[in-house]
Amino acid sequence: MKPTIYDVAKEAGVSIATVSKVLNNTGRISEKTRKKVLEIINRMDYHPSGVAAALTGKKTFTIGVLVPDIANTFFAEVARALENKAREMGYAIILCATDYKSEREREYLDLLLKKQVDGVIMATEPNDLEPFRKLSERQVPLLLFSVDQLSVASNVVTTDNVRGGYIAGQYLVKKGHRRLGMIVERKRQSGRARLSGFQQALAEEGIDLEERFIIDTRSTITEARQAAQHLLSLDEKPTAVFTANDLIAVILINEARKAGLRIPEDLSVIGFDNTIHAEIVDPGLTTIAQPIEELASYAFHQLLQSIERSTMAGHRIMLSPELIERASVLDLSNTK
Amino acid sequence: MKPTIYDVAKEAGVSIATVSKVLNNTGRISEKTRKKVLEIINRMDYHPSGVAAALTGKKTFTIGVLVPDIANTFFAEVARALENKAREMGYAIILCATDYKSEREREYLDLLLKKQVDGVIMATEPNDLEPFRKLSERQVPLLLFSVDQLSVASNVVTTDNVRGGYIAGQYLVKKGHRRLGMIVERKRQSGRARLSGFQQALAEEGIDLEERFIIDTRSTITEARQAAQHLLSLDEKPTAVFTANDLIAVILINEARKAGLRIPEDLSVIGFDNTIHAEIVDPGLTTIAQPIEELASYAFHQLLQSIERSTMAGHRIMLSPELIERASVLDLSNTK
DNA sequence: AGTAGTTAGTTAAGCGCTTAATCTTAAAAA
DNA sequence: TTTTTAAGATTAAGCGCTTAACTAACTACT
Repeated sequence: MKPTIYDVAKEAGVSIATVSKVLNNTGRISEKTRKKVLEIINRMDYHPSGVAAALTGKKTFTIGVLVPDIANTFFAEVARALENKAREMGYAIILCATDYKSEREREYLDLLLKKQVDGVIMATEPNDLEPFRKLSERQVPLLLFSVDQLSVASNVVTTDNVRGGYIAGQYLVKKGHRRLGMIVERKRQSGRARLSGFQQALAEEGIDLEERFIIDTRSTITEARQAAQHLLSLDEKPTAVFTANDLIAVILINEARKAGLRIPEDLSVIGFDNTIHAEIVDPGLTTIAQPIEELASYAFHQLLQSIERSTMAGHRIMLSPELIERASVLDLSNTK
Repeated sequence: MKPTIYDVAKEAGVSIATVSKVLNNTGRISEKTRKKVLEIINRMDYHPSGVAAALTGKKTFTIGVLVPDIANTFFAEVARALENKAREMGYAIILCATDYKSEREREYLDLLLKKQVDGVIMATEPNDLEPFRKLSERQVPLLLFSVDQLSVASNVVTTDNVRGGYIAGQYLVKKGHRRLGMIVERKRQSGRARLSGFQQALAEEGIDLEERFIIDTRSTITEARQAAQHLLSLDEKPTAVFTANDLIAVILINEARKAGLRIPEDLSVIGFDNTIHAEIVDPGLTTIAQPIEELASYAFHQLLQSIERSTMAGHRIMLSPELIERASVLDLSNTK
């Protein structure tokens, strides 16, 4: 049978309180007894029960992470970064994939409530606000990661999508492009923000983003392919296209190549996210990188603060994305 | 404050035992009291504490999943399938990414021990066997997923890699290819198995896989690129190449195209895993699909059995992979 | 020597549940 | 009517820890 704190205490000839204290470095214990207890713990290979500790200590050192889909490269990387940060801080992560279904969201939130997680990080746009109300009623700190929804009272850590779009726009303009297009996920808040930043950058240079060059899509392979084909079928194509994310960019590149276009000579493409797709596609995809590691760091920090103070500050932290230059955008500026 | 079972009991005018019973559908309770209790639970929005239940009930309904890297598409899909299955069965998953480091493996296993998970699924080849000994000492059921290591006593659920290689070989031969190559991860057991199956299929047709066409690599972008370049630099190239996984296949396709080769006309490629890379690359990658969903199902089933019976059967289940035909392999058979 | 302060450790009360043992009542059997 | 039996509910112990309150033994100081 697994040894308990009683076994250790008996073996060491001290009370369980003493053992507990050396375990947690609380209270005062002489170097001598500490040594002895530690040695016995080691010898018995005793591992304190996190469950029991949670029941008394009121903290489970576990946080719930909700993502829409782990198989999506971007969220996989988010999960990885968060998981990494969590481990560093001594927390474990319960991973929940909502599959974009609010029913799952609800299910999972209930599960997390039951498991008594210390906090929740949501990397998915909430459909149904009701479950979140419960969270806040229960004082479970919530942090929105990479999504921004003001209606849910919580801390927010996200990429500055407007800025991301702006950077992309500015870059393309600097490279001499004047006839621009965008494939965008208008359904998502982040998509609209990217579009708006993009337009803003163009507007500053007096360039108009024509409505017919703004193609709305969703982030599935088939829909993206359709969107790409649609864009390529226009008789007067843009010279450069900004896409909602890397996946779409890669699909656009493939479709363009099939249509006989060379990248970037005949069509420049710039993506978003800097996922592995950007790295392996040929030519390498110039893209806007979300600072995932940093986002994860801030997210954790904010969440832990909320947990400790048991109050949600309601801060919103927006980190700036960064341009990663590869080879998918042609420089027209000297040709001009 | 969060309501406890006491609050519910008091409100309903019954004992906490009664509440516990309606919660768990154990013992006998009259329809009337059940109704009443349920109604109160609902009204108070009471959620039983999983922590307390775990302390008494001896089960946490949580299992640990170790993967080397979630950002790797294949493992992301594994994680997703497992997570999905877990949810269906009322379990939560603690996700652990070892990053291929045995130190992390150890760290996580300790964490999982402390968190008292009911079982562990490992989707990573263990380096250091010591931590696993601890698990089995502690009677924590372990299941190896998609890796096969006999030295660790546990159940195993994996893809039949030998068969996968065999299927790939058979297919290429059927398509008329005679000069074959393989880019393989020899360091990994699965890689060696795939190679051996591949060779077996060729041998049956009297075809020899030349040693110089067997390129050893590891699954990182740079190494894969080098391997691809190496293969392409051989003066007499194979007509078809089987790669250790889809990532490598995609990289090979890109490198080949850069070298002026058309796919599949000048070089046929067949991958392994059927990840998203296979789907989005152009031309679509013919590949060997691991039956991830099914693997996850079996894995869970086996693990739950072990948990219930608190004994590890030591079964090994090997599911056959399946060929997914896309467009990256040229049919030479009628040209011949 | 007497009192206060420190230090090291102990006692005991929970935390929120599950469950075996027990009790109560009313219906069925004798 | 008395005895069984079964159904429905309660009591209470205990899961493995944390922590506030307390005690005992020193040390330091007037």
